[in-house]
Amino acid sequence: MKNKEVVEMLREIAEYLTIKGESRFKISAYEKAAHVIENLTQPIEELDALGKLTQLPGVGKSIAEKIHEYLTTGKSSYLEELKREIPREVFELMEVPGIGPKLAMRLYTELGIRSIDELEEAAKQGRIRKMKRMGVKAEQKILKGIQIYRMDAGRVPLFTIRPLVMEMVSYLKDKTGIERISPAGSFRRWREDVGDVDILVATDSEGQKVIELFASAEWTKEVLWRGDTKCSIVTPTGVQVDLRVVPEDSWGAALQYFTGSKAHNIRLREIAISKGLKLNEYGLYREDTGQKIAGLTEEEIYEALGMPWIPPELREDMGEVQAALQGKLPNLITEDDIRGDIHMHTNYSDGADSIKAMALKAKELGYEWIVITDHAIGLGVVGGIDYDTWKKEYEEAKQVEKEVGIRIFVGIEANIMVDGEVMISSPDMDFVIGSIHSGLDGSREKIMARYKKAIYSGLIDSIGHPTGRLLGGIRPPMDVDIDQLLSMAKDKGLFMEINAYPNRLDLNGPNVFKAKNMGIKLYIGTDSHATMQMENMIYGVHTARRGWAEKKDILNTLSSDEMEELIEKLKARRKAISV
DNA sequence: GCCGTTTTCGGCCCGACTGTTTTCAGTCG
Repeated sequence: MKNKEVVEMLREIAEYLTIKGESRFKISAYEKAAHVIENLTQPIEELDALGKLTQLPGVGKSIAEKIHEYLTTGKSSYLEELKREIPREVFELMEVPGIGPKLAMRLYTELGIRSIDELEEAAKQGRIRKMKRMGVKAEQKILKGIQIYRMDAGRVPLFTIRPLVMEMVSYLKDKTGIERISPAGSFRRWREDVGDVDILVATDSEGQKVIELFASAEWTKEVLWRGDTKCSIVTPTGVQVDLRVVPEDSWGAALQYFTGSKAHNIRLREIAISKGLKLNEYGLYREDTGQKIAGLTEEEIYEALGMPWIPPELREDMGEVQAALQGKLPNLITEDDIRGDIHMHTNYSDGADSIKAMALKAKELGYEWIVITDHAIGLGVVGGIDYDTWKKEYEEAKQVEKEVGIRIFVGIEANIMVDGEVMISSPDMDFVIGSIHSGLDGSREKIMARYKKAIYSGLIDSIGHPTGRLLGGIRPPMDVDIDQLLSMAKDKGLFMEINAYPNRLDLNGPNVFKAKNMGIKLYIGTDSHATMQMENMIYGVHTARRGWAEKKDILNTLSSDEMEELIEKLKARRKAISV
């Protein structure tokens, strides 16, 4: 499946066209086509072979030809030509806030600037102010931009910034009494990583006060920009946070607008136009009279556009607008639906806490049951357990079950070894997660061969953290053919894990979406190694929501009796295999 | 470059800010 490569090619073309100063409509045509193919579940090669590329929305004759050429020759002559025409260094200059395609190209050709260091030097020497339509202020703006660029932490995993942002919101609410304060942007959509964070405040009279509080708080390492309605700061970890003050009667429109995504917003505005309306961040207006018909809440905006409110996690232009218009939005799983946690470790292997501590925490969280899955042998460093130790753990769990009054199932997290062997599994065990913990950098063929052998052995019930990735640039995902993996899981009736450990989130939203659409059942596992980590369930729930998962798709919503029934079936299935 | 149940041409999502300008292009979100 070469969808990803094609998407990258189209995006690259769009980037080069931007620098070339091509019509923005032509550029967005490439971006739109890329977006459509990105969300395609079918291999693009199949469509091409059938000559059906132009049936995709946003793909016409010209783009179809370029895709066809790429699929048959492995490259695009159009892109190659663009690359010859425009130097790669220009992209680096565009990384500086305030420098767009036009200026970057001019700096490259008129001053011969090849890097951000050279740009800084030129600005300091006063060479930039000598260019046409540039002045001293523009030069200083560039120097400021370079400073911001160097401070920028880039996209960071959501969990690294979420606690601080929530603290900001509650602090500002407490100090001002304003109710309508909320994060927006990709943060509110629960994207796994975020760039800048936007916080919105609705107030007609206290804007100055809020901005003062925000700018002078402890979390502010530096104020980048401060005005009447906007203030940008950088946190000690280098994340930019923008506070925006909006009029009270525009709260809903502003929240909708700044939550995005951009593609989702464009979709909504197209619908507004088709109804003779106009949507912007201040409200929804009649095109003819200019009369405002909605804006106070997000709900009334969506309603006026003829659809129910769409949860932020879905706003990625993955078909949610059409689903909403047809009344077919999924009824997304919520935290309240969660009745148990699967995948957790105790001090039997590498966890910090006892079975009892974990059980008590589960009870505090309002759960009916938990599935403990300590590491099995075959995992050197963490001291996995063998069958006899597992048996002991099982006995202890039965004791704790009575003491604490919560159903405790005891499974195992079995290693899928480099040769695909499963270490270890038994029909006695309540739930067997198969996970890869070693040889993560193997080739796609090797990884898939391991998965295949493990899945078809009949010894495992699920796949744990299927790609093995760690967010924040710590570890890339294994080279997994996710479609093939899901097909095998579907074939053998395995469950797929949504690992809720906040730097895993694995499966991620898009892959949950794929699994759900294939009819595969999933579960959320916190992979907790201490009681506190059981609170990470929230990350798993929102990852599931980003994949359109409903209550019925997720095992954690089963009652303890239903879970027990399922587990008996799984044990019987494993027993039948091992005889 | 794509698209069409008023259209095969002329539209295409919207608005703010900035700096260098006599009317707007470039950048950003």
